[in-house]
Amino acid sequence: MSMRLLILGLLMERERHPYEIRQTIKLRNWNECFKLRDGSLYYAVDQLRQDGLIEAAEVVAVPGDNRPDKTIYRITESGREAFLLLLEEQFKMTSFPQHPLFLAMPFVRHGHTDKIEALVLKQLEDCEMRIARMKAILELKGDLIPRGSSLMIEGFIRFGETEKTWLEQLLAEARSGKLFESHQMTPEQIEAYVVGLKEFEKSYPPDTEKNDKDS
Amino acid sequence: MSMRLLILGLLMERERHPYEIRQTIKLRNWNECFKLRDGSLYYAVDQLRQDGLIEAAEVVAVPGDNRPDKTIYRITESGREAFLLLLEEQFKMTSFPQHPLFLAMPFVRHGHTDKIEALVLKQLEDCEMRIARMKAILELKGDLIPRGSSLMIEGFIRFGETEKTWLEQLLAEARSGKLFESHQMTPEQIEAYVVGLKEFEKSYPPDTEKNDKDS
DNA sequence: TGAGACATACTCAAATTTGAATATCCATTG
DNA sequence: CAATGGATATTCAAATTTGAGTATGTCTCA
Repeated sequence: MSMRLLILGLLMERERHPYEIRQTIKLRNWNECFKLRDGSLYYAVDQLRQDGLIEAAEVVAVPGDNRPDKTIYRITESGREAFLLLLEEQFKMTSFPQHPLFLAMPFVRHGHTDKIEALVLKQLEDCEMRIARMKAILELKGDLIPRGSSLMIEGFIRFGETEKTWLEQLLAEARSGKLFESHQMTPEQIEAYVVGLKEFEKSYPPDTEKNDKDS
Repeated sequence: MSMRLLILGLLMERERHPYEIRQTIKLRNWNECFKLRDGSLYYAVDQLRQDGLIEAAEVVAVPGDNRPDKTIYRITESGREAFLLLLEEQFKMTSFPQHPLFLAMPFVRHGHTDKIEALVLKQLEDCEMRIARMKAILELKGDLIPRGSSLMIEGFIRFGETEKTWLEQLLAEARSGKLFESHQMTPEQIEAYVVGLKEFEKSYPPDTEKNDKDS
């Protein structure tokens, strides 16, 4: 999965040991743009080594230090090839918009109105924080990092701002109560709807199914 | 995880058997807004049953049909409580913008320019398709479905449009070559950057870590 | 000076997801 | 009429992720 690309990508720059990869990810604030756990990192490193895509370049043991030895890895020639493939795979992934609240929306009408309203407000505040933080990061290092990286941050900010306006609308409708109106379709409506759907599927065929390898 | 919320949410409406849940998800086009696999569905149903949040209401065997019996499930009282909790959990999830290309951006400079350009173009086309499709869906049933559901689709479209403009910029910079410019920081820049980061962390503290339970 | 927090550097079992496979029935089409 | 493809309805092993735990060193603040 994507952890592999990340590791290989960092090893394209230079040799590193796993914990250093972890640190680099944090230092560059990537952990705020895609989620990554330690466990997956070490697991993926192990897989990559088994697959011969990376190899131990050196094992460093600090004398008088009982902590585990650090194994420094370098990318191999087949690793470089795999990297290019993974990069393309990543570009091929279907990327429809995802937001955890999407999943909640169809059921929100079953929830407690006050609670939901408060939670949406919280989301909105968090969202504003994230935007401010990323704008500061962009300001700080936008010109120093590769263009791809700054484009990533710009994308993050743009999506964040879209999220913000959406959450504002959500909040407004939670407050007005519109969000919680319950709502029953008449059998005729259901009928019309099903017929309409059939027509619709013809003119807007769904995505070609087997799209997203990898996550 | 979120599959649980989805199942409980649908069983809040009425009893269903697993495959019917799957069908409903497709019929309502939810599968285009969040990714879900059959395997996870059956697994989650099993967990929910073990946890006593749902129970078998009826087992239907079609006579003269050797296909597996359908077990129809209903939500239990503790299931309803769990549903409300899960709904709130979902609202508490931190939801930073995610896009598969974010992960690729920092490494895009190592890729083949022509290949990347073609893939970005493909992404853009897919994105436009998705938007058109969702607009058609909204048109078709926007007024017939609960407000939460149509807000979800509206959100999907808005995010899609943001994605579109971002991809357009990406494409332009891939074509101009700006995206691939390589780029070395001077040691002084690195120094300044690290110092700047420290300052920055003080004024914009990162998210409170233990944020997203559940996925 | 000692207690607690934070950083280093992982490890591992358990939970979950994935992808493919299974098996049957029904409809179409050459 | 046989083959092909799709819908029904699930199962399962293997891959992966998660979350918590481990163990040591270092800094800091009272």
